[in-house]
Amino acid sequence: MPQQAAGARRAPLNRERVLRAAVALADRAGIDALSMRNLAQELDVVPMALYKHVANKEELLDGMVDTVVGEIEPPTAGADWKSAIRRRVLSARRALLGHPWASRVIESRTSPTPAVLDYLNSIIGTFRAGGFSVDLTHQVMHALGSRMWGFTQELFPAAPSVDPQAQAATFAAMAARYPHILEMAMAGSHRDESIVGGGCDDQAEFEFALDLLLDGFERLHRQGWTLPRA
Amino acid sequence: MPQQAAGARRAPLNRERVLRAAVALADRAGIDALSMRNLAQELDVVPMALYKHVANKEELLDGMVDTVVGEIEPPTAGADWKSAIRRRVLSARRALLGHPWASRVIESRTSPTPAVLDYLNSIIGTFRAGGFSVDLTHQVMHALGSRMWGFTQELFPAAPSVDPQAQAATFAAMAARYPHILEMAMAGSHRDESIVGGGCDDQAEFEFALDLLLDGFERLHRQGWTLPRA
DNA sequence: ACCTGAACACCGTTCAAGT
DNA sequence: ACCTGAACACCGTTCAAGT
Repeated sequence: MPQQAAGARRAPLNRERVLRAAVALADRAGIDALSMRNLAQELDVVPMALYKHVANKEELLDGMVDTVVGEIEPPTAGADWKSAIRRRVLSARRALLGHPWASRVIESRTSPTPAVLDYLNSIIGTFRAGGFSVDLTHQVMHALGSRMWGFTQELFPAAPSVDPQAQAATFAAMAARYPHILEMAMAGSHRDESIVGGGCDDQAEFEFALDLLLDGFERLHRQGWTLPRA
Repeated sequence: MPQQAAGARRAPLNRERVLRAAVALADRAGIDALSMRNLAQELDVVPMALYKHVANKEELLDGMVDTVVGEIEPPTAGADWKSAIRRRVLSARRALLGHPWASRVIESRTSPTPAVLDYLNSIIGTFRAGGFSVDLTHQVMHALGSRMWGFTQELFPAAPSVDPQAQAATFAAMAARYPHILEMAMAGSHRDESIVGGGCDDQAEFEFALDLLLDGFERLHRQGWTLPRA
């Protein structure tokens, strides 16, 4: 019912209001619930009204990404490259943690948006300012990969939500067939949230991998790494 | 037109034929073109016929993942952990390279399939057999992340396909606003395929990051790494 | 046992029209 | 300038029926 009550004027739509509503809807109901039609309903408007402010759904998603990426803290001046990158990446992580859909959507975009390019440009600039060669910067940017956005792929997909009764049977079956997975899952978490993957200390794990990479970068940089057979 | 020509009996459908056709269709036309309806048409059958062999689209995608993951070489016996993992990951990479949709679909699955669990289990087992503690194995599995499947996230989304004329203008605008990106893109490839991202030597870059990680793992393992404040 | 046809409840998006 | 209504060409999936 996009019809408003007679006389109740609603605020006029604009791009920002559309994007904010889209982010809020995706945050609350998940990215799958974000259809142009649902979003329109949320804004008390007919679906086609959105197309005046956003060319199509792709552009809507791009705008949502820019909204989230815009929340990443600007670079800190006067820090060495390593702590500058570390801070920045952890800030990206905080920005994205509030929007569970964001990592997936960032990866699915087919052309980079301005905010994304700004972020990439400034990360690259930080390595260059730290004395990294262009070639090494290129390599480490790829090595960083999506971790640059502060997230790691889920190792195990979300744990299957089975009822507690079936869980025991699943558990036994898994133990027989996937003993290593079980062992790791058992040791990893003493919060017994799920058989696989649940209960990990994500933040610590993220930082483990991030620091492993940063330390590796530092080592190569100090050793004067160059492109093999350049 | 699912109707077959009179008298021309077609091979009866079965799960494997459905999965093979789905993989072929996604390979050829892209994952977006893989709808139950298109797939049915490909198999010269009415859409609902598929549902006898596959519970729903999710299960179809799971089956496709298993098909690709099943192409990964089995573990090599008698190698040290490092070269065993390296071989395996590069084999995964070869398996996935033939199916451009596979990395995205693997990441999007919400519950792990048997072939995926087998692969995870055997990778974990390789670290354990190499003497890694359960905790360190856990950390390094997360650090490996999606690189375990032989792929890295695209750093830059696919280059926007603009006509050559507009390319020059884009180029100049990018140089002004994103100088670091430009510098890196120029140096990275002397094949001038696109402004950002194109022309990278993906295989070399993948191995750079993989070896950086493996070397880091080895160092921590040798140093007797343990969970901080366990 | 396997396949079909029609229908349901959705999508994104175009076009021509309203105010 | 901004919003609407109806329509188009798609989705995945259910149900009841055919052979």
